[in-house]
Amino acid sequence: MGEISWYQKARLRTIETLAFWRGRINSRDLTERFGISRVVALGDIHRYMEQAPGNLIYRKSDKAYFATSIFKNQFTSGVIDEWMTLDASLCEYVDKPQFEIKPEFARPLIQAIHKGTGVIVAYRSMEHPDGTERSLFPHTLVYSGFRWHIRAWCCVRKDFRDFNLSRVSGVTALNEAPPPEAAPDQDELWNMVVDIHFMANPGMNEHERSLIEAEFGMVNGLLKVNTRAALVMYTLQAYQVDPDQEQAVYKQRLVLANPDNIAPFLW
Amino acid sequence: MGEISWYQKARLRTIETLAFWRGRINSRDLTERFGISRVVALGDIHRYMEQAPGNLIYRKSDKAYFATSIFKNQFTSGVIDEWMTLDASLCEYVDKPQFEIKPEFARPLIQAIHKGTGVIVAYRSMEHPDGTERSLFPHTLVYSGFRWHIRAWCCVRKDFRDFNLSRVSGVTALNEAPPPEAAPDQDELWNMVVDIHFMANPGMNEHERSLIEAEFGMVNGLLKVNTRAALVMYTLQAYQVDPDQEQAVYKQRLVLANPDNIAPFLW
DNA sequence: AGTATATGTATAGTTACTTTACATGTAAAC
DNA sequence: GTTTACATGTAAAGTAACTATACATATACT
Repeated sequence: MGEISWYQKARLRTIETLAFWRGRINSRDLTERFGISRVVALGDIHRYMEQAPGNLIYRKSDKAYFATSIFKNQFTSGVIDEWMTLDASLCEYVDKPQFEIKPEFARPLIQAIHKGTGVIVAYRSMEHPDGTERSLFPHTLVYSGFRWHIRAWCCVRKDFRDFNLSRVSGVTALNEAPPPEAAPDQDELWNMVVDIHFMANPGMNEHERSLIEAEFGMVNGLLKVNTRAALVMYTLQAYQVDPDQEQAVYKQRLVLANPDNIAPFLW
Repeated sequence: MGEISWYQKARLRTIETLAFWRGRINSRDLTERFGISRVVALGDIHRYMEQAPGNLIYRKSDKAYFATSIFKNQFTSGVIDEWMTLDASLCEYVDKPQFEIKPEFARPLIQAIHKGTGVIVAYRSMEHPDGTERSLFPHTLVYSGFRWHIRAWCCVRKDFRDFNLSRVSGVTALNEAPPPEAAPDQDELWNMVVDIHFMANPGMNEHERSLIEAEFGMVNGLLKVNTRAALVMYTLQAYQVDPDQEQAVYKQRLVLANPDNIAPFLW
């Protein structure tokens, strides 16, 4: 007794998520999802009602449990993504680009990050489209929302840089410890946190601006986002903001409110 | 016996994912992650080796099991996302905009989609920043990679449209069945699938183009993406392609290869 | 040589789950 | 109105899964 096991908790979370977002929950929801028997599924629902009293009520006419108006999340955070992972049938995700990440390249990189050792990487860049070899000391994998990257010390350039994972065409493990200047805590742009301030594009009228401000949850007309200095460019991309502010108003609802603070971290 | 339960399968998937991407797996990985005892964790590893023979090998010197060179995925698809959900510590996600989706609005919408009934929505738009009331028959939730949307029949405009979930400021359930023209299968732009063809921006030189083609896994210089006609605009955004092709070459690596086929679905 | 940390294995005891059965209540179909 | 379908509610017997504990073994590090 006492402790609830991991998988029982997972089921309680599912109950809560379904009840919270869809409003109703059934023993059938659980038997189909988890392959458990009806007895256990019902027991889970009862256990949930015990642990989160007041959240659910049974309506005989609907043969299902319903979320009450005083529902309070107990096992989940109430973010809509939680629901989407459960019920993909009513939801459509727009396709994102799928860069082919080959495990034979990613695996030694991940291992090198784990062990803190170096790698030799065959890498194609815009300057060297045919590829060059570089020895790197990677410390983190980065997903920019678009591409996968590796943040690493580059032994040729003597600097920390981003490498595009889908442009890697070969990896060899070095099993060598990094020189002191390549230690992750020496990566200044990585460890520096920058405050990006967005505001509604002033090219819009007052009403339109207030709409955008409400939509992004701005306070006093500002949306503040913290991000690593090394990732500023990607954060702007994720917010669909062109730092050069060349875009037409209808294409870019947000603009930078503190461009001077951000400028040093653009390239 | 016979069937493996859901949570045991989840553990086997975890073993495979860790072994595949990180290269090594330990009983400790499992006890910490799932709160199971060491005996069971080891049993899981042994069961995995039984079910996926040849994938793992124990190295006494490292006190861990390692992926072999002939590793073949058996329980997972081998997509890097699977690994990221398991080991967030080595990985950094660039922040995405978090639109506040209030459950008190989303819940009745989701319920209406489930039941196939209508809703009255208070909605702010660029044309009406102060908000108007509209009755809708929603059929799907859409995540564009940026915003959450509702695809719905609009009773005022007599048409299927997209509504931005974060611009909804009130929802009332109608409990009414939709008129025949509002049935989801009548949503032509939704049910029509469009073939978007991307190619490397011809403003680049041959070497640069071949780099981009390799990166996106293009075949004969083309990347083909299927998407619902109603979502074409969002797909272009996800691929960071400006349909007007006004962007500088260094900002836009991809361009549309079949703009004439796509043009009817832009707005 | 001692310590820490893994695996390997076995056993007894507990918890969780399945299967089966029967009862009840509601809604929708006939 | 009766039947059918489908849900909950509950109980009991049996099985599977997991825990706790113990002791043995092997390797690496200090």
